Amino acid sequence: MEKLNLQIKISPALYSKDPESSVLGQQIISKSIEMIVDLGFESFTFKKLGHAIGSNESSVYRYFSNKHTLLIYLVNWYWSWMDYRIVIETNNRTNAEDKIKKAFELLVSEVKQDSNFSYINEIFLNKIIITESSKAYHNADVDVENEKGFFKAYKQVVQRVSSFILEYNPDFEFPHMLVSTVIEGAHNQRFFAEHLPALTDYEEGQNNIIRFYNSLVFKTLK
Amino acid sequence: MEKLNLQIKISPALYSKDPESSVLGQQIISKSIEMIVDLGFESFTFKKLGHAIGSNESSVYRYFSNKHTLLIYLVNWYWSWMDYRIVIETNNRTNAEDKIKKAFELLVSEVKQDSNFSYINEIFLNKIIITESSKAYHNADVDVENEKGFFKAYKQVVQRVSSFILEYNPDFEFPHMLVSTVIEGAHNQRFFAEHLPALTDYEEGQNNIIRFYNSLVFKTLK
DNA sequence: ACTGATTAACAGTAATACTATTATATTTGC
DNA sequence: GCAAATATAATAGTATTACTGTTAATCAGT
Repeated sequence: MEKLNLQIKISPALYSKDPESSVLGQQIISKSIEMIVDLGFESFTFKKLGHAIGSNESSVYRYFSNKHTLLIYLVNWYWSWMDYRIVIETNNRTNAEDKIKKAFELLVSEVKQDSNFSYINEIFLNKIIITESSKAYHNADVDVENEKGFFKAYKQVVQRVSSFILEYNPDFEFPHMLVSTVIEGAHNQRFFAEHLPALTDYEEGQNNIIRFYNSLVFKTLK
Repeated sequence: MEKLNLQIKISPALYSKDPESSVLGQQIISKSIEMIVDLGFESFTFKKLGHAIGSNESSVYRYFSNKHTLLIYLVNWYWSWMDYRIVIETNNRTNAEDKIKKAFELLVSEVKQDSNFSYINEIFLNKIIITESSKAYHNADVDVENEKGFFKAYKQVVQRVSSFILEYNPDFEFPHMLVSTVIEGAHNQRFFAEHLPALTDYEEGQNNIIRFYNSLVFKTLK
């Protein structure tokens, strides 16, 4: 299939200089994704990143004011991308149950590479979401950052899927809770499967995570 | 009611010197709980803690080798305490549904002070669990720390409630997923209610979180 | 009063998360 | 094609953190 001419738009509040606007900026994004997966967010530094792309710490600072903002940039990119995928997969469906199924399939399944966005590795980005994204909001500045719109993309996904749920069952009282529970839950289960298996029931090749949440969603909505 | 003579036992792997064994150690625990709630885990340091209890940074280091281990100590204390409460509340019940209800009530509700453990503020500790506990395992050393038993208490709670679930419905395939989804989910909802309300459906005084998870659990188990 | 253990005070180190300055490229506007 | 503007690289420097190590003072038990 032909590549689409698409670009995920990220709020300028999240960067000092737009990383899409230069090769260096794009390298910052793609290398930081790799390095955060490899090292973990805590051990990742702008100094190491600058060095890894044959550039300088101070040059990275011209794009992002600190590594926390870079993380939020990546998280926003991921959720904007996810939202776009939910939209194209549900757009022509009229049946609310199908829309919900499709949306949760995208949210709960393992992520595959999307060739439309060349310098971003969505598989790695999904790992970052699973392991590091809670650090984006579990911090002392959440409220201020929320006001600045730092979590808008995530909220938009939750809102969109919640609206499918209300289409399906207009009397359901807790659509947002259900959506956020499933999204965060599925990420947790993937993390537990790899690191704390006693907390989950994952089995290779059994699709347990998808089966569990699919059944949970529709039983809850009945 | 008379206070019970109880002490939560914490694995010695989690401290260098047992904080229960001295007044200073107890001050370290109770003040650190306060300060982590106040400052957030990132801004909390042993230097500030030492100063706040009229003692010294290096004295704190004699009890805990770093602030991450102290967090794990607190998280373990919390889950051991929760496990003990689940046991006393379910012990004499024979009906599995009742046990599940009771256990989830304890896990999902807001926490109240327990006068049996004098120098630990369980209400604050619950706030730490909600906001900071995912940092205990979302880090590069999870696997090593898991091997050392750092997450044992949490796993034990999940295991205990999972066993109630299997009593109630022996054919249910995903008890651990259900339990960990509800525990983490409920904590998330409380955090969202306070900081990111668009992600939840919390309403003051409506018990929505408890009602949602209660209904989710029993519908899922049917 | 003496011994041993505990704690306080202080100094010091390596790393981090930046800021600031200057020098050198590269781009662009005319 | 050249000057001006802009982007990047290199370097230095600062405050803070997360420790380690040493010594001195205090306290508890015999």
